[in-house]
Amino acid sequence: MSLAHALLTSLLEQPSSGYDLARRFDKSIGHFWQATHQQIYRELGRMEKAGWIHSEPDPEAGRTRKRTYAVLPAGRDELMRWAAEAAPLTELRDEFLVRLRADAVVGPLDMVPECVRRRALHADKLRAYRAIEARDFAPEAEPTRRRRIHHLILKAGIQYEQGWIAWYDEALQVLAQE
Amino acid sequence: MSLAHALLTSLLEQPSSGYDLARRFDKSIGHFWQATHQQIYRELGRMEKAGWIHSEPDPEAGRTRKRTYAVLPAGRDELMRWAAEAAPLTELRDEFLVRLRADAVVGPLDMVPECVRRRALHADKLRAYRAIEARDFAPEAEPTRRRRIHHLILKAGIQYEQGWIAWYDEALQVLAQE
DNA sequence: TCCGACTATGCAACCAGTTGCAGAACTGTA
DNA sequence: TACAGTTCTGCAACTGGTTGCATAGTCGGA
Repeated sequence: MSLAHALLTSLLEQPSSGYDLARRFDKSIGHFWQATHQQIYRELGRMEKAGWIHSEPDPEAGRTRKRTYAVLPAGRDELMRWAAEAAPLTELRDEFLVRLRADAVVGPLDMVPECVRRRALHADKLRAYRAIEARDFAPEAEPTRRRRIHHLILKAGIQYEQGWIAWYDEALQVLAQE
Repeated sequence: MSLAHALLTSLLEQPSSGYDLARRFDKSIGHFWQATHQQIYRELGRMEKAGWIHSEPDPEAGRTRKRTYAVLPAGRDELMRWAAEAAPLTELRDEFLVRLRADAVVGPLDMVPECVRRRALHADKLRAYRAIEARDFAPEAEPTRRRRIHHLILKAGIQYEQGWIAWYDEALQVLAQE
């Protein structure tokens, strides 16, 4: 049940509507825990039933159905309880590696263009992360605890993308030997 | 539908029973695409219905229900078709990072022991991969195309684990600043 | 000969995530 | 004022993965 807890975290950082949450999510926690808006709405409903959050019509919403969600004490407690739990190790799970292994048996199918494409996508992500880093974690800014942790999390993403870029470079070398 | 194709690959490498497949899977493709035996049996059933594979009672099975599965030409064609397709990028999806971000809001909850534990698990995996590398990809062995690709895939795992180990080392440093 | 461990297969229920679609209000513009 | 595009919410159906359990045969040892 990571999504519920990811949403709790995000709502604690700032109470917001489902839609805003979905968009903000994409730009923060979404970098390492993706969710569609459907999932988010469904989960918000469950969380409200569980008494973790509370919603009311957005005061600035006019006649729209927009609602603002905020975390209740029970939700905060639940988040603390959950965060302290041990999490299962995230294992490598990569469809492209399955395809590459298939290529080793039934190929060669020329995986080079796909490697090039994927390397570029990882490079895009890395660039985006670097931009966030430059903007939000400039060395002269005061490093509060929260900032240090957010930076650390961002570095996980940077490390992940860099690893793949390096690997695709090697893959291209290996696949070129033909 | 990666699992079906992962199984086709594995069955092409060697026809086998569901049970053997499940065990072999754990030691090869399972390193980057996990599946339980339930999933494997269900998928084998579907694949047989689709005409991709064919099964018959294992000749050495005696009175057990053991069946051996082998790939049919249609299955091989399907695998080739699929392997050449573009795959969506595998995004970072890590529950621990969600917990860490929760800790930044409601903490500190002392994530150090969990970091230590996770670092050790990654180190275990890395050691296992290194052992496979030393055993199967010794530099003096003749590097066929298939071997080169299998080695490349293994290196993806090595790179992945190394990346996390380095990151957890940094995380421990950051979390110690308190 | 009984028992526990292991091999081998499978059903049923459940949960999380995905896809496709749609309704309703608001905003800008032709 | 009519329309297109965007914001915001949500239902329904489906797929893939997980969990718990059931069954049935084999093998070795107390």
